[in-house]
Amino acid sequence: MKHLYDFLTDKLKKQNIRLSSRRLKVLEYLCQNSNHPTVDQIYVSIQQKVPNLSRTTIYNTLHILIKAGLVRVIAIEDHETRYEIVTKDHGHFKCEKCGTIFDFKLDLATLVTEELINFQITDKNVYFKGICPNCLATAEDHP
Amino acid sequence: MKHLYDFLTDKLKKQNIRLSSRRLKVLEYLCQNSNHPTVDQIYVSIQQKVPNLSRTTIYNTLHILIKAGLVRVIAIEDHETRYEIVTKDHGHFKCEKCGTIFDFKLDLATLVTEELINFQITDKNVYFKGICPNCLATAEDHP
DNA sequence: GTTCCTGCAAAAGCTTTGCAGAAGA
DNA sequence: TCTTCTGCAAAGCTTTTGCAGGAAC
Repeated sequence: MKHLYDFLTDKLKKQNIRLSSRRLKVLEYLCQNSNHPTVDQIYVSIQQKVPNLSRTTIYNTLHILIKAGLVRVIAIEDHETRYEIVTKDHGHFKCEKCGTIFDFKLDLATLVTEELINFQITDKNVYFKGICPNCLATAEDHP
Repeated sequence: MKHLYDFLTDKLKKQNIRLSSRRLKVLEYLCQNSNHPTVDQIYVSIQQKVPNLSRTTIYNTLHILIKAGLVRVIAIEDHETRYEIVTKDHGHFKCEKCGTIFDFKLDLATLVTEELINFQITDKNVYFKGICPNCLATAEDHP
């Protein structure tokens, strides 16, 4: 985790983005928690250590990190914006029972179609929904 | 278009969902406009013919149609919920310049991964973003 | 007569905006 | 010092909720 965090702060420095304490906290949270958090989850966690933290700061920071190419939005569900550190190709699976979002490997380069040959594609997202193994097992126990 | 509309109203009848005038208008709009509309676009269009229409009714109707399996949500962008009639496998491409959403053919059945072998997958979404050919051409004219 | 729709108004969430004071370079 | 961040309060949007009147069956 240490490596990723350092790599990211370097990236910010190169873009002349100030490494303020709040921004580093947000970055740290995202590096340590691969749970695709909402703004509120980030806020609640950091707010425990930084008493008079504002949600506005979380929003600001996320927007800056997105613009800098370090963070991406997961819009798997309407009205539930989530965020994650930009990493290599993967898809997202959301369990509709427990709400957990799982990553799964996926080679997005193979996802091509002749129809889009004249389009400039900058971003690819794959979202699946269903029931995860844990919830499936629970459903069997209590049918 | 006539065939799709009839097929859908039949589906509602079979589920004992009343075919009220507002619901039929929403269904008609979605069948005739494959532009992946927002709630507001649907509202504004129908409201021209039905003066004291309420946004609440559009929301209610869409929720009913989603539950009945006739309509699906497109959550390609956070805070911009869009809707479409459920049709065969396809992906969505959103142009970040003009905002248009394009459909493209895609065989979702081939989108599988060993990692999810124990998951029950009920829904697959593929969202691309970038610039559409029209906007690319315009950018060349005015660089 | 009973059930279900519809529209209105209000409330609830989430996100953005404007600004003054604080912190960082 | 000068620039940029931060937190607060308020505003803006979208969506949901509660309810009374009305339409459909």
